[in-house]
Amino acid sequence: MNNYTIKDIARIAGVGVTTVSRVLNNGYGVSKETRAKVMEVIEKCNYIPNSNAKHLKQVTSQIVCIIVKGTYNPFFHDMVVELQKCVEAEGYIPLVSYIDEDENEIRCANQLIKEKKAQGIIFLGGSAVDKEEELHKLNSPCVYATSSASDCNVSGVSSVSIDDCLEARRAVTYLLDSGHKNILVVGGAIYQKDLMYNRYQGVLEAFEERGMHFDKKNMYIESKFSYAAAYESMSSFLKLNKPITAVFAMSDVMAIGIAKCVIDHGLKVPEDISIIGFDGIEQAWFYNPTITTIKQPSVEIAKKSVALLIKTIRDKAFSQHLTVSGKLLKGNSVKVMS
Amino acid sequence: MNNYTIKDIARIAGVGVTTVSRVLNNGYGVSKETRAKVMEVIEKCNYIPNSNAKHLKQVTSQIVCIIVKGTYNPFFHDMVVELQKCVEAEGYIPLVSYIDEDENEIRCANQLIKEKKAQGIIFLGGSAVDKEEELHKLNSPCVYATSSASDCNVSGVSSVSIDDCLEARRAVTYLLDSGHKNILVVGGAIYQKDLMYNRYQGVLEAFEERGMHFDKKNMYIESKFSYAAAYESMSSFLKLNKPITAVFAMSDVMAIGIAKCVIDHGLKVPEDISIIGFDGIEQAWFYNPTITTIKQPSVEIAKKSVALLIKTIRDKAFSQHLTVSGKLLKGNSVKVMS
DNA sequence: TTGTATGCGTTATCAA
DNA sequence: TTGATAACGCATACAA
Repeated sequence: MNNYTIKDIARIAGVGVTTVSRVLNNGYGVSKETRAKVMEVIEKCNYIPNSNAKHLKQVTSQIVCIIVKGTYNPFFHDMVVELQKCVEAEGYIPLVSYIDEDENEIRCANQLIKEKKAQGIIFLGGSAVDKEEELHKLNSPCVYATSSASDCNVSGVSSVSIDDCLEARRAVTYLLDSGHKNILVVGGAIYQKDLMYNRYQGVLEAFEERGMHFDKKNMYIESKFSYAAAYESMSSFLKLNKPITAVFAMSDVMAIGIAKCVIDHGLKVPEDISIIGFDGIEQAWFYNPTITTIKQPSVEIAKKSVALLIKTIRDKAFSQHLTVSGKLLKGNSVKVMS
Repeated sequence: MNNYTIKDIARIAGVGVTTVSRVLNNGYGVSKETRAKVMEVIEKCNYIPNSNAKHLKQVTSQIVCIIVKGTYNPFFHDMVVELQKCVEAEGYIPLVSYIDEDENEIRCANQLIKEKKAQGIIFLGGSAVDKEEELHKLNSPCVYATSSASDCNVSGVSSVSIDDCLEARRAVTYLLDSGHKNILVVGGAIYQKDLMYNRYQGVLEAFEERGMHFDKKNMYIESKFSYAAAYESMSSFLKLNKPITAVFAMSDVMAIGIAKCVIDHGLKVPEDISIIGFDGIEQAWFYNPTITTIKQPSVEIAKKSVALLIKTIRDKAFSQHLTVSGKLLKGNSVKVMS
């Protein structure tokens, strides 16, 4: 394919390289005729500017990066779609980067800021816990979407999230209200101050509120966030023959894996075992039965995240932590006992 | 955060920039002591090379790009995971690029080859039909994974795919063998020589083989590839009250949307309406009931695609088009009548 | 084994 | 409104 450079275009169009650059970047100060002439050559040659050179030299851009941690999370997919829309609506260019679970998102952000001259970062997945120093060094506008950074007191760093503790409590309370007492909880590994930790606290609170005790040893199982892992965890649990009537899964993906496992064991959802999930992804809605879940308001989180980021881009010292409300989405996976 | 350049590192370590460059690129010709000293400074400064500058200057790389067309396709997700593994196993660095449905993948490939000095491209989604000229101009090793490019006679361009016609025929034949006669087919828009076109041909063949006629006008409905779109299409169809006992959906995502729709209408899968899907994604396997489907051998396709690409990188004129076999994965969504 | 100098393709500065 | 030229940070040819 062609390998035209800006110099070639300039030569062919009979103008200077600066003029071509101006045309490309919608810069002003180019006459209509010159612009038309240059555009024609660009089209004809099918010229594509080299973004390496562009970003190497460029000192600013209109780029906002969305860094997604965890290669496959259906909930994040919904979020990415919404975030892109919002970023574009603000006149910025969204740049989505998917990184592995074990990569350092702040390091990645730093690189994108230096190399692409990104004006701000939105983190999806990943946590601001114990990262004050790194974030301080980053010294750039960033927003944690769907996870709270309120404990992280760094200027320029904001967050928009649900109250994980409250929402998990909402889920478990709904099960308790529906007459369930033997409730299994399936979640991820619990680290201090972690998102999973908060959801777990919500479980405890829901029980305590009723003067009941949650038996973590027997009724909490840890699983990875995949259909297959949740299926396996549930399968092992069922072999123990412990009497349960309901499961709270800390993600919808887990909820679906668990539902399938229950069904494969000849039990019925929700007649024998009720299931409530978390996140509110499309797959849960289309599952059979529809999975009752706590919906995170993805559109609202996306809108507010971008709004905060824009504010921070304008005022580097800005910082705000918003909590939005989740919603119990009733499906058909929870049996209400009378 | 730091903004060290290679010059800073060289200065601090008391060596020349070339030496630092050598250390960074695992180049030989650096003494152990010098290397250790340089590495220490790099670590201490947390230095990250600027990839713009790197790629701008670099004339070659070990990068293989995977260009994924269509932002959300669970089947492609499985493929990407496998492809990445294979590329890494060959000692190359996989670089995944997600592009929109309406973007030009060859233009994107061209850019990545120029800017990242990518040695080869794997296309996922997108088609080689009527793109001989563009691919010829691209003049680089590329492989179409999951869609055939056998009609596209360009050296350096290979492909690995199933025989869409044959596999669709396999699906419909299975329905016919199971005693179904009134079969609804749900697929995408059909263009000449397209993947959907081939699957549609398979449908026709399956019917013809039995001396039957497929009534496209009444029994083919077009839908987008999403749960919601398939649900809606099916919902409209059900209102017509046409007698059907089975549905062949040209993707698993569609199959799930259709299944949910059927269930929501108070009908049972497979007792009232049987459903067979296509692709073999995890979600179909975990659905209730498990969706019977035609599984594309993603691991095999990934392995062979990468193998072909490596061959082409070594011999630019190489070109081969492989057809792999799909497999009927029996779930519980098809009723077998006796 | 090591260092110096050049240029990759672009944007930014400055002068015309 | 235009163009010549100097960076941007790095890899590479070549010299030492």
